[in-house]
Amino acid sequence: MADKNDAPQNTEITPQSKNFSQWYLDVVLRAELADYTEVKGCMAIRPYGYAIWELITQALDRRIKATGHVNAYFPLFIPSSLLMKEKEHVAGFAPQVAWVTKGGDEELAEPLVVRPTSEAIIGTLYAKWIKSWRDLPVLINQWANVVRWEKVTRPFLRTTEFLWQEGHTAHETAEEAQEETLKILALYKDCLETEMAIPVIDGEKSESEKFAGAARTYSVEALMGDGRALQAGTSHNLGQNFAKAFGIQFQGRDKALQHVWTTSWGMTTRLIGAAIMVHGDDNGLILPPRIAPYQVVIVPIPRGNWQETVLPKAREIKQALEARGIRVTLDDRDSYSPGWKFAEWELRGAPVRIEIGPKDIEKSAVMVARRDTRQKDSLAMDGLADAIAGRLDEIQKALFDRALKFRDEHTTRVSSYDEFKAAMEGRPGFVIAGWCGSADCEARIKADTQATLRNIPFGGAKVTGVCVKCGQPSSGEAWFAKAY
RNA sequence: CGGGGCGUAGCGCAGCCUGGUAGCGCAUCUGCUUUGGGAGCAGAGGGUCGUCGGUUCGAAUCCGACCGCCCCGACCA
Repeated sequence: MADKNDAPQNTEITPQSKNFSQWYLDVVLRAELADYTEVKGCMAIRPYGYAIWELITQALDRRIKATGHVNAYFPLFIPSSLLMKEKEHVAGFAPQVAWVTKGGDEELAEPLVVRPTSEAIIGTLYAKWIKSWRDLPVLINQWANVVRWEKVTRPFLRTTEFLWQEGHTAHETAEEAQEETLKILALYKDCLETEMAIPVIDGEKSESEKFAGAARTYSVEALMGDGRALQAGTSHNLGQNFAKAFGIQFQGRDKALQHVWTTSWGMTTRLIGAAIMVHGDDNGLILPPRIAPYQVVIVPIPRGNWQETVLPKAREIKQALEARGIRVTLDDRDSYSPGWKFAEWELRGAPVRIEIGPKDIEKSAVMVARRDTRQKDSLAMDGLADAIAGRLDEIQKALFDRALKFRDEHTTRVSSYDEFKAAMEGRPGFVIAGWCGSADCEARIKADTQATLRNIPFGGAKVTGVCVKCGQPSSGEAWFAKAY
């Protein structure tokens, strides 16, 4: 492989080091992932961005179904009285709901809210559907849009309307519900790491960060390229809170009438933002092959009568790669120069680019460039599909390894509050510290450093230490970071 | 919601101070020549200057209000 990288830098995109937020927006808009609309916080997801979402949803949906869940659909509107039934739930979501108060010209007798999440409406139906322990478990997932009225919005990361899946399950016992909650969290972790090449920390949320109405909330947390953390997925054990609020009862094996135990869990279009910020560089997007709409882009080099010589060969390669199950596009537009296409497809994050011109055809080879390293080398036409497939796997792995290395290099374990503050002021990232479990210490840390408690990882050290803030004994370690 | 910045062609900007024919680059369209890292020449199209109001003979320009977007902070997936 060529070891010099003299490809020029893209000049249309703000460098990450200059302004990471602007870099992110430049990439989203210029790579045509999304666009702003007339309504604040409501973005249009453009075909290229939506293709990424479709690949993510397919990977996730496959896993959700493989664990015995089925898909269904519930309404967009929820009577306001239903949302009110769970006290903590409504308190948590009230500031964020959009209201519908009129139908045509007529004032509605009871205002409707646009779902910010569907626990209320689904809980109401589960109360109708569940009578006996034989009806359990109920394992339903929904793919839907939801609306949360946000003050500050950013494409993909925080939008007023967003797309997600929300799983809602009901179980006979507390143990089963807990098992389900953790099973889904593991499923999320696998999906993020395997499909999106994003390493995540899985763990439990603190009391103050948990979902409104949940008994326990778990999350998977990822570290973005600017050193800030992003919650990539959450799984909630709702205990019997919603079952009691919505009257979801069943008659048990012991003949006694009792409340079910429920869970809910979700991942959103925010994942696209995560992929951008974990993998991208100053030349634009870098897509992990498994979620890349086009894993390979073929750029023919127009020379002489290239339409008769180069183009047929390029089409042949495209077919061979497709037959091998690779998503590939042939950029045969005559109105753009090869150099322009190179820059364009790097900006759009295509993992592999194949260049083919007269010189390659003479040698019965092609030039192959990979997006992550921007290195080019010549590969023989013979056995190309297998070689490309292998290279895509390499890239998928290299992206994960690079992200993991970055996270490790930006994670600091501290033993004193001064160290904590110093770590937060310096290079941002995760800070691991002992924590006593009090919301007060958590709040003070946030006030002092802007860092929030991301979660208490399962894999964390269980050693008995002391709280980094108050010095009281701590039973384990928590991960903190400035977060999106 | 607080602090700061910006709204002029699809995008990036100049013009505003000192009121008087709305400009530049990129992109787009046509034609020809090109094409191995964002091609060249020639021609063309495209803007109620964010919105509303005020001052004025006359407002992109001066004044006021509002709206939107971005950045930095408090709440959230």
